[in-house]
Amino acid sequence: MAATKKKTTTRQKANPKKVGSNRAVKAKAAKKIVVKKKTLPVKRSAARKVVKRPAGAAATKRAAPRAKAARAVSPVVQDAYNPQVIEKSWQARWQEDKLYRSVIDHSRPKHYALTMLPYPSGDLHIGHWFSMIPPDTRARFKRMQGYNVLFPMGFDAFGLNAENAAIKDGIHPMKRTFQNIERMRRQMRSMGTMFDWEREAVSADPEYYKWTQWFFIQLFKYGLAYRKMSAVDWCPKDNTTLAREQVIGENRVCERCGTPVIKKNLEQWFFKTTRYADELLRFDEIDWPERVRTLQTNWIGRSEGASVIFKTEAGDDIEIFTTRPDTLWGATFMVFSPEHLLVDKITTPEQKEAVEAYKLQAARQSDIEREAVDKEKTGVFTGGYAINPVNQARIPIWIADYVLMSYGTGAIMAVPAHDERDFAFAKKYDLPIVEVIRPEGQNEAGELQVAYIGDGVMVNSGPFNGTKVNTEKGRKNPGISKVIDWLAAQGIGKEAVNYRYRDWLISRQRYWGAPIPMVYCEKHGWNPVPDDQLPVLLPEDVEWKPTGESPLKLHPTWKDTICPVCGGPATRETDTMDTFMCSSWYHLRYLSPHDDQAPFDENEYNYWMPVDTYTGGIEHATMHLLYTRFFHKALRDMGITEGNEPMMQLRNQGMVLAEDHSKMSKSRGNVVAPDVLVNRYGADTVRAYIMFFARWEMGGPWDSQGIEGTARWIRRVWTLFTERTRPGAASEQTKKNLRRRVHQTLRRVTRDFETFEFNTIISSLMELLNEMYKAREEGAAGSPEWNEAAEIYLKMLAPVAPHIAEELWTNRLGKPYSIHQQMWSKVDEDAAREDMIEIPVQVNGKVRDRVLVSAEADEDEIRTTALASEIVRKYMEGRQPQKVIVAQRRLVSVVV
RNA sequence: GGGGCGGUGGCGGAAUCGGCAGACGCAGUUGACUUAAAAUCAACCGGUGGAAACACCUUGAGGGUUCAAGUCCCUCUCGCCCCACCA
Repeated sequence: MAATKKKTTTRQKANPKKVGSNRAVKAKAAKKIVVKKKTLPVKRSAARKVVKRPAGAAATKRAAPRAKAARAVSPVVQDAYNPQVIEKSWQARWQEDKLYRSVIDHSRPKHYALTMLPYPSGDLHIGHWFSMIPPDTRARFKRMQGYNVLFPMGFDAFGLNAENAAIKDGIHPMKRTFQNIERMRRQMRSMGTMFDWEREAVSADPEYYKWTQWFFIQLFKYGLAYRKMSAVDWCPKDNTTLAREQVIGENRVCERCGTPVIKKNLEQWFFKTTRYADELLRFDEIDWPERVRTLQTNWIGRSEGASVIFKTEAGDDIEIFTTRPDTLWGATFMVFSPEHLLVDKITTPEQKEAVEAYKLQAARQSDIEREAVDKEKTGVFTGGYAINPVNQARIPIWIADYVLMSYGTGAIMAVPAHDERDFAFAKKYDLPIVEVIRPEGQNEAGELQVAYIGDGVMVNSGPFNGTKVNTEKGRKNPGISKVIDWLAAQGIGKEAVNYRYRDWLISRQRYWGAPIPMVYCEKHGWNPVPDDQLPVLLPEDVEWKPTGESPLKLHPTWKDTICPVCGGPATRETDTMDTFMCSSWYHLRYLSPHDDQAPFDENEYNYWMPVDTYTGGIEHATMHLLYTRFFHKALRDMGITEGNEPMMQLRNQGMVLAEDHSKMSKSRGNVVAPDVLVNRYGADTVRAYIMFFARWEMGGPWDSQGIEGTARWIRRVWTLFTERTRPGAASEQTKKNLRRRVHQTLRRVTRDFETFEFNTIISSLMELLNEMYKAREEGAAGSPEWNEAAEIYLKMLAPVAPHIAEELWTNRLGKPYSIHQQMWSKVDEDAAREDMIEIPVQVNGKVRDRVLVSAEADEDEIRTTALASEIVRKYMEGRQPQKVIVAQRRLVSVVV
């Protein structure tokens, strides 16, 4: 009884081909594990015996233990569940066998499952697991359904964090980033995902960013990349732009010298995303969450109206956009944004001092401060006047910070009678208010107390007096429509659509990004770096000085180059690209990450694209998810990609919160470290708990105690499949019930995988396990029904807990390796059908009894049975039923 | 100010087509096993009343539709998220 018995948990590698690599050697070492047997309780000991590997499993065989490995593992009860051993060994085996390699296979339907790639911050946290594991289980499920699945992973490796850290401690961002990536890769491998690492792409790798640069050049050649002036934060003492992070405190001072930061117009590179604004508003081809569609729609912020040209007294055009051209006759003044280009020209000498002071003050405020709703409006008169083109009225021009340079044209016509903001401004500065829309039926208006926004009839509006207008925008409003036609006929305005959406600012005055591959020559202006000179490599010999300047600018020689047109001296662009540029096309790089002839291989594209399922956080709704759609559409128009959308289905996971419902963050010290959990429980348990503890699409607070339940379940799975029980003589009913539960569960689990409802997959599997324990108690073990149940159970478990499922399938049940190459079982609907159903019976809306009827019973039969119930009759108190409703064989409702 | 999501036991959550509310788990209580603990196993576990049978109440609040509402409609309320002087 107490005899020590040795065994290995897995096989020895039969094929020595790959033994040369470090990984293979390490994996082999991990495989040689001896498990000792200790005294066992009498009852169970008889049952425990290792199931021998069938002769047919050629790739594996039992191996003699080695002394070293025997010492490495403390003696444990034989066959106790030991995830640390089986997980490492199966991971090594799968890797050696290239089990998760995805190659084009036209005989199978493809499924491209993509999950947002992480930034290599250092350590994998529980949020990464939450975003990666459920999609991994689903990708595995799809694969078992017969799809050829591509499920790649990579790193969004450029970015500010590594550079800021470098300024602090001098460690080169490249070194830090690639070290972090190596660590995260190791951590990711412990998760047991089916990532195809041969397709890994790292955006900071020159073989990757060569193509990011190439795409920039294509966009430039196609006219979608351009330079323009843009207001950025600027430190006047250090003469440098500052990143948002470098501007600190409410006073907005430079983090280094404490000087107040101002806005300054600088030339920057932009992408013309706005050209696609209308198309980006269409979602009819894609299955994306309503929430994301709404966020994108609001972000793009389309509004219809008119563009009208006012004139300064000196004759300069002032273009404005308005959604209310019907109120043009009520424009009594104009307001410019303080940054408007005409401000200096129109300002009179008497007003110059006040205007300059106001501009300085406005420049120091953040957008957020400037846009605060309840802030009282301020402004300054410029001394200049404009001519209203509809009635030639001479109206004063003010500047005020409530007019934003970044929206519309940076200048508005102010109609105080019909706009709340203009009204407040006019009241404060005693400017005239002229009513031009009057509620219908009202003859004489007194002094307006508030701006009037509703329906009405145009008054004081020259040729349009008496025209009815409502509150509809654009052409849908007949009044506005007429005015627009008239403006166009007069040549002073036209119909116009304006967007909140702005062109994408690409330039970053930073080192750790893909250099913008452009060259400036005095004679020939801006030209792209020729293709054969790509990539424009980041120089490694740079210094980390806390100057706020990009090391690329400070590098003595890097920026010196020759003009691609004339061969004369020229200068490189020293700005790098926004990292969202890198992530706009990473799904394409996965197709052929090492291709040095093209950004992606055409055959791979034709087979795998578009992405079938995209998963990630909703925080990217108006950034990455919009950029990547723009990018795809632009490439489509250039003939590089096909189809209108890159990602057909999108699903967003929620956020994992700390146990006290607060956000997890390093500074709070409440981050859950998955490595510790994996060491303690094994990856399979952590995977299952990740799926179980909250609704995936909602997220929720972490509960460190809750994982015990999932751990218990996994151990019970292990016990059920490793304990040998005498075949019993279960009744036909027991066996039939077992089959029914198995197929009902299979139906449910299949559906839940399809619909991303991962938590109920686990609860269904827990329930079925409980049923199987009961059935075994009743003697079902060893029957064909039992064997079918075991097989289907492990297959359903396989996507969730791939290691234990493989161990039990291959090594314990002796079924053909690998469970991950098995086909998903089909639901036997006949088996899943109930033969007797219990139907609750309500009397006057309250459930009073439950009656048992045959599943084939028709309505009459159910009704008769229900009314025959003693209890039901008692509650009817002798009255005749007014109405008896038999609802879908699910319930009987008696009304008396 | 606008838009969105949500509120179900002590906790996470289930109820997928308007049809038995509280599946599955955590925590808790009791018992078995143990020198003991852990692990495991068995039972209980929304509230009120009751010895019990059982009755009544219960899905943020109020109202409505319906034989029947967590689910549909209206009003309100609380929490979270996004946008926000958008001309």
